[in-house]
Amino acid sequence: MSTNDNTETPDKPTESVDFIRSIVAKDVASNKHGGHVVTRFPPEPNGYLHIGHAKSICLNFGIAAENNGKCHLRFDDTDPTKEDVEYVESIQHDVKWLGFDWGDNLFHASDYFPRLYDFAVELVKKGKAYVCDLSLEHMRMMRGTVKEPGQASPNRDRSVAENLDLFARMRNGEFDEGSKTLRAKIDMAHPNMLMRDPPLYRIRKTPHYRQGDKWCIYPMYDFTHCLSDSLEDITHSICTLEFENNRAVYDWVLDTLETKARPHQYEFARLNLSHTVMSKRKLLQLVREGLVDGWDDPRMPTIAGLRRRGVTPEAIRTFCEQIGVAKANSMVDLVQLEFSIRDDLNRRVPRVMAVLRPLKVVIDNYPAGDGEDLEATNYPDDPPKMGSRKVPFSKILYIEESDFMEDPPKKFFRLAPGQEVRLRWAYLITCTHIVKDDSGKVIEVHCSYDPETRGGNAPEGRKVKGTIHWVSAQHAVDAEIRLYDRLFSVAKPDAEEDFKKAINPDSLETITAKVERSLRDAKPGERFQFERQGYFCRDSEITDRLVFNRTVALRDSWAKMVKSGTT
RNA sequence: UGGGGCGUAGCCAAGUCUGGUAAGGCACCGGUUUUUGGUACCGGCAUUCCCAGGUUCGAAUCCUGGCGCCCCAACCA
Repeated sequence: MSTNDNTETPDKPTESVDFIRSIVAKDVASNKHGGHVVTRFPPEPNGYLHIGHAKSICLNFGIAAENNGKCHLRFDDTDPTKEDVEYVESIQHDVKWLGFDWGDNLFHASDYFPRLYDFAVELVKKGKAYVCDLSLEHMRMMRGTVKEPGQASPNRDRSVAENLDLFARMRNGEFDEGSKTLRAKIDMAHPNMLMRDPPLYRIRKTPHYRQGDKWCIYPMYDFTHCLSDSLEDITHSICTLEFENNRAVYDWVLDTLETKARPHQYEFARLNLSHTVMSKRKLLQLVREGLVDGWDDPRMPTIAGLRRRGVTPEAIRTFCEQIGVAKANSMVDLVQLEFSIRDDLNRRVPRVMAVLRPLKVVIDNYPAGDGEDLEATNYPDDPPKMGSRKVPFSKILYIEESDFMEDPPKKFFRLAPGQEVRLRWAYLITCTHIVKDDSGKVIEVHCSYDPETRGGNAPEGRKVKGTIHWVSAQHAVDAEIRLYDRLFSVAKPDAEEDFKKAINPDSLETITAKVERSLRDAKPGERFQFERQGYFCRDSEITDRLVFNRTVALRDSWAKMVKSGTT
């Protein structure tokens, strides 16, 4: 038997990585692309980023960082009818806020328009692209169906010279919108519909938010994306599953143009989260129809919404790591996100006391007057970490309505007639009697306190099972509290006939609470744990009064017991 | 017999190429600690991998045949 310490390599299980990281690792090991790794996050600036994008951002920037590579931020801005600077600004802000840095690598597909045009001319010269006169409807008719081959365009065999001339004139604005397109010449009978001579350029007499009216023809996704990747020396072009069919076009363009850099596309399953919607169209609808308060409504799955709600970038990043990257369509339960949020906030925010639904408590044997200041620890699990504060105590207090029951079940450890409870950081009190109003509602709870228990310390041998939070009535300040809950009451709003009918009517409840004095100085965006309630964040937009947003509630095993009837 | 993908626990997800006897996380259920019914910690939770055959000493992994779900017929990305 050896007495040596653990110098042998422990038999720890190897960290499993996702299939994309495996491919990247293999490529680095085999020195493909010279051992370099360059990825990119390519949003179209036509909407706000949401947590689904965060998954892609974490993947792309993460892989680059892990391999000493780079990740470009590239705006895929080739449709002037939908894009806007408002979106490019919000996207940059959100990516930065999430904690990622693209350095000098900020690009716009629209900056490649001249080079893309040259590539298109080259394709024409190779006899691999042609100008087509078919209308949108006509082209659709001739494309065939998934089971039947398509028909060739009457213009498919135009001469190179004529195509060159026509394409140049398209660029010069000589033709009407929709009257002509430049199409790849691939195979009208190809089983992959996307390979049936896909349009590469269309005429759009719309100014571009960045290029102004320099162009009246715009390249399409299938032509732009692969070439942009190649131009930027991207090594691994990572996108979502719905682009799997596009990979054939991606490869065709790069191979027939014989570009120097040869990136490859890999697809993973996009994030679906329960109890919310993620499509830009539906999100936009919620905003436009006033069903939510804007893109940054704390109920929205947008990065802006999560931020305003009080979620940290770290929580979003660990969430994205936890859910993994694979190819199976799946739906992640919202509780998984909530876990990541709590797990992060638990370790980093100070605890304070706030009474959401106040019930008056009178300590009959406590002297009237200004009371006294008591010491409260900001972070009980590691007191030195966040220090402590003074909280004022006096004869009249507020406690949570739910912390008192006149006729409690056996396992109710809070306040009840004759029952003793600890006031957090203060004293042990015992309920002596109660006062009701005409309707029979309890409006005042009278208690006696034990002066020997200052600070909440129970004397030797005395067991107090319950500890509740409180605020001093004369010192507490009013605050508006917004209690947010899931936006939809069903797990899959997308599966509903009308997703808007599935909106949770209780997704927002606004109340006025009594919060401890120290919260007067909370800064916009500052986060706290309201003890025994949840994590809250002072609203960053409304600052003329105290408004707190509930980020997420604490786990509540008492509520669980009540619900399951085990009390 | 259009093509391209996917199917492992209530939810994510390793493992599949290179058969050796089902990682991890969330949720859930017990227990310990606790001045938050929070946190932390400990333990439990798939005799079985969509189904049916086959190969093999041995199959989630290989073979054959089914079934189910997703994507593709925008001059969107």
